[in-house]
Amino acid sequence: MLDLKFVRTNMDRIEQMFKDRGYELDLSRFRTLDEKRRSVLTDLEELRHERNTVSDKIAVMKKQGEDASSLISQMKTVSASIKELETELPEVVDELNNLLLLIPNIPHESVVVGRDPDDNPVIRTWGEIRDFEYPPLPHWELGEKLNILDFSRAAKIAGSRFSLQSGLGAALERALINFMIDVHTRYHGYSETLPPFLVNSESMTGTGQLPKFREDLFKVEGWDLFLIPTAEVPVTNIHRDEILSFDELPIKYVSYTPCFRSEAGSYGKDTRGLIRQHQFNKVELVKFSRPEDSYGELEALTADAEDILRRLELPYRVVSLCSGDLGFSAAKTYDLEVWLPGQQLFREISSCSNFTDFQARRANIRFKRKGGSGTELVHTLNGSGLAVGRTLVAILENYQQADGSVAIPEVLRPYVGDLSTIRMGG
RNA sequence: GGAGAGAUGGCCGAGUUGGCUGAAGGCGCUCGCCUGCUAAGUGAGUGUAGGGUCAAAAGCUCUACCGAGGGUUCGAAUCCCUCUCUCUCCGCCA
Repeated sequence: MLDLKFVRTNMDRIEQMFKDRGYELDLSRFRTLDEKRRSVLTDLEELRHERNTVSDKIAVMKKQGEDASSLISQMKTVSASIKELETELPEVVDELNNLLLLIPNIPHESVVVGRDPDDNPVIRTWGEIRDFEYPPLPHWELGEKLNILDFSRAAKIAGSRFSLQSGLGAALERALINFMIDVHTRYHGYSETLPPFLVNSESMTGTGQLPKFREDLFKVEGWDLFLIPTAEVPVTNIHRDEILSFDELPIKYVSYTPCFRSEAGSYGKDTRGLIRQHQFNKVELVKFSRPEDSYGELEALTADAEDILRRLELPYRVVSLCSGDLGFSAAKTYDLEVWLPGQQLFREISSCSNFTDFQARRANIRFKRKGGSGTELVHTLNGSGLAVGRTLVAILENYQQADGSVAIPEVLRPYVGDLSTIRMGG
């Protein structure tokens, strides 16, 4: 959510931003509501002021035994008017707020204006793309041959877009989770946290999933609870409605959670394999930063995510999302895309974003400067470090060998009993 | 699921025969004084948000906020209703 005053005084900039993002929203109602709000508020406050002063007078008169009945009857009409305005004001405020919640974040000046992913500039590329002396297999074929992925049984149990991993397929997933958390806690200074996997609608609103993206979420029937689509939601909401101290910033969390997404509107996309699932595992990095440091923290956070790929020796590139591809709440996003030889393409494996004060305003996460008066909004950031399922995909496809086996990356071996290879029949 | 207790400022904790209580007192914190250092002492200050005034900031001023929402009343932290959360005991359970 943007600041009301900012929107009021920067309508042109907002309109331009809509164009850059390819976003449609009619702001004509905004002005009307904004003015209405202030006029109602002013009237209301004047009436309340009158009520307060006269009520005090009544109290004094009664104490002195004087007759206050004329004042009291006079105040009855004032009270009635107050009540009227008190029902009107929230209606105006709610509508204004709902409008405000539909305005996306302002992209950072470094974000390239563009339409779609094709316009995303590549920032850097790392690692050697391996030459195969045979056509490399996609991970779903490797996984089924090795008996570690079973998509047909997953469909029986839950339906499409679910997976069943067994043996080393399950163990490697677990190894990756532990490996990632270990690297981020030991070498990058993050604190581990294990949050609820279901959250209420207030939390979903705080990070921006609601009200606009309800159809992407799984909701628990009969409860005000949603399955989290990312750890970003519960972890960012850890500090909802809190005032943090200047000294403790930045706060850095790493959190493993499963993620649940309805993938509405993605019918026919990535139907095979582990790429697009209703449920997947992710290790997430979340930061609460001082405003002046947040873009530096974004670079650091991206580097922290990249470090996992480097340690796993998986080739990847970093792209900066253009205005048209940028998420609703983000001011700037780097995507990490890992090379998948089985499909001959770079595939998103992490998305690292600076939300500036956009989420913090919604979620009411503030801090206090040392000598300063008043509070300021923190900046929030997050990024996958990494999507675990997709990392497994990348390992299977990049580490596959001519005989159908898959080598296990050096750094993961301690996590799987020092095994070096996944072979047929275990 | 049954029975009971509670929710006040950064924290603890008064205030419930409705009326200068935005809220006593204590702790903490900030600035100053004092003190070889520390501790102690001492003076002042210390919530958030939204209006108005102002070019803006400061300042001044108004309004709201004592878990949330509603009601009674000229007037509610105080009375009534609903909800949420926390705690204790019993039951159940990984």
